[in-house]
Amino acid sequence: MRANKTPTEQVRRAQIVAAAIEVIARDGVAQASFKVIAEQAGLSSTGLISYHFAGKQDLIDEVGREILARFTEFVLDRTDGVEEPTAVLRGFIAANVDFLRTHRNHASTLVRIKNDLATVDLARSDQAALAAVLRQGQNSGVLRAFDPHLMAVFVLSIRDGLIRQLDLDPELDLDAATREFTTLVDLATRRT
Amino acid sequence: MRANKTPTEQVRRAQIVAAAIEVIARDGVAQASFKVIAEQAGLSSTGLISYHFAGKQDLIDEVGREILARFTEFVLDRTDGVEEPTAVLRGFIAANVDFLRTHRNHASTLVRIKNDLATVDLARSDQAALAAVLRQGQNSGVLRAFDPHLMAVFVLSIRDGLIRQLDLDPELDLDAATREFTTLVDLATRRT
Amino acid sequence: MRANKTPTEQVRRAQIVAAAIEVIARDGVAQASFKVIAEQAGLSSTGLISYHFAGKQDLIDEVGREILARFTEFVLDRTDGVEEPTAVLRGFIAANVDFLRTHRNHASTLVRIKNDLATVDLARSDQAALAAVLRQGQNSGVLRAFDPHLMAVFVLSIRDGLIRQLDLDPELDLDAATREFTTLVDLATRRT
Amino acid sequence: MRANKTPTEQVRRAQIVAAAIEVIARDGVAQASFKVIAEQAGLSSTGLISYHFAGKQDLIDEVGREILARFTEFVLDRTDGVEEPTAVLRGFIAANVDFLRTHRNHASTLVRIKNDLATVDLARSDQAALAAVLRQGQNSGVLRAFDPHLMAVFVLSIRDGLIRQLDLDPELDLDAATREFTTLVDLATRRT
DNA sequence: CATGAATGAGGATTCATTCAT
DNA sequence: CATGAATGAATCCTCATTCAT
Repeated sequence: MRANKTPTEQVRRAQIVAAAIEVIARDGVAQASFKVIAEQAGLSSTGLISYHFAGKQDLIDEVGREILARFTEFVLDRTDGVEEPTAVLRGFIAANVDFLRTHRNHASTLVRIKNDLATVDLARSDQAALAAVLRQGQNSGVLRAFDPHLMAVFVLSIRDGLIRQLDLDPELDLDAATREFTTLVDLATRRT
Repeated sequence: MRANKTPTEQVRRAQIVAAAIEVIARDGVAQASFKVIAEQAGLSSTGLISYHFAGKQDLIDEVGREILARFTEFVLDRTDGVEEPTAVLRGFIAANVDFLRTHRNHASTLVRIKNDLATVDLARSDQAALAAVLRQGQNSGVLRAFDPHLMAVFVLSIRDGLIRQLDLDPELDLDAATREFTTLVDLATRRT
Repeated sequence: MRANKTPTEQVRRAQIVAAAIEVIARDGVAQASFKVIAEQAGLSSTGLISYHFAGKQDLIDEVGREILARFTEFVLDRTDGVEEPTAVLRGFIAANVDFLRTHRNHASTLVRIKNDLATVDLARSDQAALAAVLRQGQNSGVLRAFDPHLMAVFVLSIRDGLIRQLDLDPELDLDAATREFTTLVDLATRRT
Repeated sequence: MRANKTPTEQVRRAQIVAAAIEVIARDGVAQASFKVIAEQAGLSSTGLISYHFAGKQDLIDEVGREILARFTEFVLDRTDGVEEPTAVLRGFIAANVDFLRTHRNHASTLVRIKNDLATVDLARSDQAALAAVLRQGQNSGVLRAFDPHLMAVFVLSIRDGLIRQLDLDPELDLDAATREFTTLVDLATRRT
């Protein structure tokens, strides 16, 4: 509709997105009706959601965009300045697991809506970024030869699987998981 | 209600389950209404689904049970008789990828409903079986020390991630993916 | 359909009617679906009910007929041979309350389906019989002048109200209720 | 949800309740589907009923509450200011019968839904109020000794029976019925 | 912008009934 | 006669969306 969003609009959208993340993490996508999201957000009407979003798909997409933005920002913060490729890789994994720890709802919601995202490109950008890191490691000679994109898919699949496993088993030892995860990627990628 | 199902009942349930698998693989869980499933199955009314299943959850669970049964059977067929642990592992991965190839709808539906299954135990039995294989490899000395259950979670996460990736990118080279997947697991698990 | 019922047919109908009485007394008319009644009767199919009854209304009517027949028979047994009008009246009330005691399900079901009976005449025959007794009492001079039919309606209303009250309050003292009921009718009808 | 209802909400609820009363009085509880009630109320869809009521039971309960409120108000208007217990009693009966006359649908609906009311307490409050009047009459010495609560049950049962009889026989002479009813209660309760 | 009432399509499920075996 | 599978209309209810205020 409108190209530019007013500040109020942005605040409202953010508020609704935050509520949606909570609800989806707690109850699942199927139960995340506008009614429940509005209640979670403390809104008095579901109409307000429809007013600020073009439709349910738009809201879901915004939720995905928001989570991926925070996720990316979080990971970049943790790996910024690191040069050595294997260190970047280890930092990447550690940052990913740390994000689950500190933003469990975001993480849980992300894997739950991945199938429903209209803009698949968002998810792909993740893969592309990691693939670039891997390729760089190969070029610098510390990583062995493999398909960087496929390896990125594998690594991110493990991360997502970890999030799902954490939903099933909240008692999971994340420190141990991080170590095993790091070791696995190290062994699987480094030049022997 | 009844402990034993009549043959007619079994056939109808199987027919409905098959239709549900098609629909979920094609349109997603959210779009898999009784109406669409009934049409896919060529049934005269949605009432027939309710007649044969206690509810939607019951149908979803049966779908999960059916897919996992076929999946397990398929993988066991391919790995039966193999003794050497690393060979079992390679066979396991190859069989898993082959299943995606030959039963893409089953695979796609499985990852889509995993979150919705009431009986999570089904999914867990997968993990337990693979963990047992890994533990055996450790005991026989060919695999290095790691947490077998966590490693099973990782391996199966990659498999599931591959299924999702295949939904996003149907042109994915599965042969190459199998090779990379096998190499990754080999490097990550074998004793150096 | 058929004019004459075979013995088997009669037995089946009676069995279904008995089950319906149990279900309606326990769960109410609204919950008395063919499915529940069939389960209560130990039948394997609701089709059997449809086979033996022209429709749900037919079943309800048969239930009403059956209960009223037993009720009438029960009351007549207890008042047979009594001549003196006030004694008949007292016996009538005592018999009615005794019926509640010994056939609570029948009684409860009767008041629950009264609104739904197609053949209202059944309920009316009750009123007519009691009105006749009252008229006889007036003719013999022991009862005062009043509209016999209205008085019959009143007395039977109290009886039905007692059944409903018993459903609400199972601890109700029926002996005390019988005494109060008898006294009320005595005072209200006898010639001063 | 909300503690206070908006005026619009109150109006709509009242409109739906009024329609439900009409439908139940005309067709019975079993036929009173949301569809029929919505048509009676001139609503565009049954969804509007669900929007304003938590469920069918909520609507039924509101119907009961509404009728009893009007009934109580009506009777209190007619007996207010009367002191002498027997006069109160006569006034109570007259007011009850007058209510049937002027609010036949309300009365008819009330007896039809009495079994279905979730909040039985509503019906009981009626009994308690009448029992209090009777007890007062006993204390002042004009009424004989009897169980006030049981007598209240009896009197209200007659009233309800009268409503049912009026449904069966619309030609019933209500004036005569009032006289007989009043006489009965007078004879049954006064000290001799 | 926000509200909440209204809309109507679509959801799963229950129902009495029919019918082939 | 009995069975149980099938039918399809009808049930209540939820949903995202619209709109007047």
